[in-house]
Amino acid sequence: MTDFKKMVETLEQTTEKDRKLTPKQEQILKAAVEIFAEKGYASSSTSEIAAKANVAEGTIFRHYKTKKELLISIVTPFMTKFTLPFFASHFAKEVFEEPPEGLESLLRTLLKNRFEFAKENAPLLRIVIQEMAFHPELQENFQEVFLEEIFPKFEEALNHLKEKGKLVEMPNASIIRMIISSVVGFLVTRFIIAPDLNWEDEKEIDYTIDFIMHGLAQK
Amino acid sequence: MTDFKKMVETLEQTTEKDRKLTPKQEQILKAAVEIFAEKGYASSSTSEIAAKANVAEGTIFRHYKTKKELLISIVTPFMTKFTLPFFASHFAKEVFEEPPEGLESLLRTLLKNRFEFAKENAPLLRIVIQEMAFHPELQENFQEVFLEEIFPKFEEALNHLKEKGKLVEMPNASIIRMIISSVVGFLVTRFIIAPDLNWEDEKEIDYTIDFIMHGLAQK
DNA sequence: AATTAAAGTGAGTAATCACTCATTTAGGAG
DNA sequence: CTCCTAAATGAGTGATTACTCACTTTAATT
Repeated sequence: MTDFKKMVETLEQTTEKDRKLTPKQEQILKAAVEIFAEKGYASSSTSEIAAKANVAEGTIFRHYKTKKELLISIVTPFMTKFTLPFFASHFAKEVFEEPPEGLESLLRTLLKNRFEFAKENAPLLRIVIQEMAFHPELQENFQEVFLEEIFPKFEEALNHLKEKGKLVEMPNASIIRMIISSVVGFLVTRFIIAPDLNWEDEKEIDYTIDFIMHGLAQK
Repeated sequence: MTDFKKMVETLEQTTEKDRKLTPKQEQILKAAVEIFAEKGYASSSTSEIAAKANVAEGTIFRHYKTKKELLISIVTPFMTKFTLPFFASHFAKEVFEEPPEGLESLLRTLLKNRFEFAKENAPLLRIVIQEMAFHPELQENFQEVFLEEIFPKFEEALNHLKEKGKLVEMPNASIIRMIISSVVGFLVTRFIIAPDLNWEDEKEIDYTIDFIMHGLAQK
């Protein structure tokens, strides 16, 4: 039971310069997200999207020149929003101001944060993961966001923690890989592989953070 | 630079009861693996596969009734082979016979093992990960293998380690999720997301194992 | 009410798709 | 060589595809 209305609103807000979307355009986005998530981009037909959106097929191509442009205008705002916490200037504040257990509070904030976001946008998460491999445009967008924002911010925090002797001796890239593997592994298992299990989310989040913290603690 | 010849041999060995493949059939499998991995199943055409295999399109359908049957006959032997270590009766031997650091040696064996296998079969790994989401047949096969073999074997080993007081108090399912997230996160990063980086494989394997071990150690 | 531009329509199109089948080729047994 | 069967072929087929375009509807402004 996903709240597609919320997701579409999310997309709207991010369309550059708050350009208004017509009602039909909203219907198209909603339908496209559902169908792309379920069958994958390549196996989704514009005719099916139009039918589900209660719209003529031509209407889709009024607003999006190609099917791929429709995909991109769905995925890239989501990717940007998903990485938004890293853009926030106060991102690594906890680490610097609260040295004793800075990494833990950082991780907790981040994970709870992104967990809620993934929960509200599970189909979009699915689309990103499924389609990333096939669309160079998406890969470029991801690389940009990751290499220029996420990685440097992460590294800054890690270096600070290392100076304090709080962290294992391990290359930053490896540490970041461990953290992201654990977090993404959780989100993917939770929302894509086994969303129907009876998850105790609070506990699983705690376990995940404990695992990461002990895995990275100075010995 | 992937050794497709080796991969095709792997597939051959696993086709039930070592039924012989004709040379053309080998060419078809090789071409299909390459193209499926690159463009994804849905965007791959049988005509393109036939062309790359230097074979008439009809020849494909002599051997495989449908395009999907071709996919399945490529993927399922790989999945079976990938999980083979868990079938081996001596799998968890280290844990029981060598209690002090049983988990570590188990992990090391397993990871090095699967690392080499993934290295030799990177395109197949790619296909599995990419297509799993869209094909219920593959999901069923995976569930079967995972729930009936991997998970129980894992659990048996974990319970034993818990009795010895070597492990955190955490549900087995969560522990297994952490381990698999870390291992798969590594393999996917190494062979799919960033295969062209200058990887120091031995070191990364050690880091990964250290991370898991400390993350799961009794506090 | 008249005007106008944007939004919406749906029949039409060329390309491509997975798959079929009548026919030909290849290769081993006698 | 003669059979014979399995392997291989490739032109053909109907269905589906993303996308176009001449046209109609809508809605805001004068």
